[in-house]
Amino acid sequence: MSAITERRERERAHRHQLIITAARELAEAEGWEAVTTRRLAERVEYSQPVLYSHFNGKDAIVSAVAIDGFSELAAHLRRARLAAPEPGQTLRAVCRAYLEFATERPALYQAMFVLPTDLKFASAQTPPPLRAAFDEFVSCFRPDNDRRELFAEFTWSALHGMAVLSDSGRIPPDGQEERLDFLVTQIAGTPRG
Amino acid sequence: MSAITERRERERAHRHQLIITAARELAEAEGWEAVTTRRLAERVEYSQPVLYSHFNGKDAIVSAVAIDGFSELAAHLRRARLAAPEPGQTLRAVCRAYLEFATERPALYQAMFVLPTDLKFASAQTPPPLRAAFDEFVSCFRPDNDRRELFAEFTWSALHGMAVLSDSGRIPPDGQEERLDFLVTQIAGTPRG
DNA sequence: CAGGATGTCTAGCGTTGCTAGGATGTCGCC
DNA sequence: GGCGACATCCTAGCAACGCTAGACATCCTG
Repeated sequence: MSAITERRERERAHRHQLIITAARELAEAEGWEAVTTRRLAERVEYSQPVLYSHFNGKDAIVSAVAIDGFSELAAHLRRARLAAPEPGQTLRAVCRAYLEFATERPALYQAMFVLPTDLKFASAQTPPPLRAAFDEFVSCFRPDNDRRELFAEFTWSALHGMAVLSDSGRIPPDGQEERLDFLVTQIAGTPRG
Repeated sequence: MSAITERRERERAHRHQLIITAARELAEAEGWEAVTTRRLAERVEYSQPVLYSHFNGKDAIVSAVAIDGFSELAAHLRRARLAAPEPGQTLRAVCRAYLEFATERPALYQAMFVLPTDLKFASAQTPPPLRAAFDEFVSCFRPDNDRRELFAEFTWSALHGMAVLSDSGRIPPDGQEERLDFLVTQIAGTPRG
């Protein structure tokens, strides 16, 4: 492979990421309904069809944003977990970090969990970043707990429900801290929790 | 008011409901992305503009379906609660009924909780059926529990998270019963739960 | 029976996601 | 260096979307 085609592939990869970040910024600024292929193309200063030379369609772009989001979420949770003052506080710290993430980046969170997406979950093709984020929850529980996965699934589900119902105003958003406290004390009171 | 205009209003109300049920059936059969104003108009055997003489727009139709759904959900939960064999089993029965509802009517559930909607929640204009459904959860806890609302909000959040993550395949759907059991035993172990 | 209000439809606007086909530019080969 | 082959990109357009203006028909009222 010549150096020229190498440069081209570099540029192409760069543009690939440019599209993803542009979509994300646009969504975070004006919501996903404002992210149209035309506006996105204009933003990256190319015509519409180049988007389709990088992605199979709009859904694929959203999925790419979501995968980036999973990486960030995993890192965010990991940071919170390691920064927890004492072992008994890790679960609370990670849960709080999760809700923080959801409320501070609502559009990104939507791409990851609400919008229709091409991603395959709970299968062999599960994106590693998603698995990494999930494992942060698993790590909150003691290794000798043979139901760690169940604990993590449940915790995640509860947090997701709280995040999305609160974001859409279906439960009062200001009660979030109280509900978080409830969740953590419930689970902490469990053997090997 | 003349008898004629009365008949007209009756017919109009009938058609109003016809639109709602048609939208719901179409969504349940082929998903909400298949519910377009054109197909809906064709289905009720009127032209498109009549839809707009009944509703402010497509979102308003979805909202109307959602409100019907809340009524059904409230009735469904109520039935389960009253049919519970003993007081200690009511929470489990209601939670199971909730998950049943979500998995058996996924499109209806989406209209109620996922799709963009005109509805105002947690405010004075909260639709009574939604409040009724929520109250079914509250009724699962003892009246002397001064944190019943919190308990109910949390339970609902957890169930919603489980329902939606399972439906989208983000957590394994076959672990649902186990997670339900986990939720119920966690909360039941609480004082005045 | 005429006049006006009511109800409904045809037709079309602007926007959406997506794609075909031509124009432009770049590369490797003789 | 010139030329065919190839890759890249854009203009233009398609079908379908939500929604609406304005014409047509229909029916009640005076």
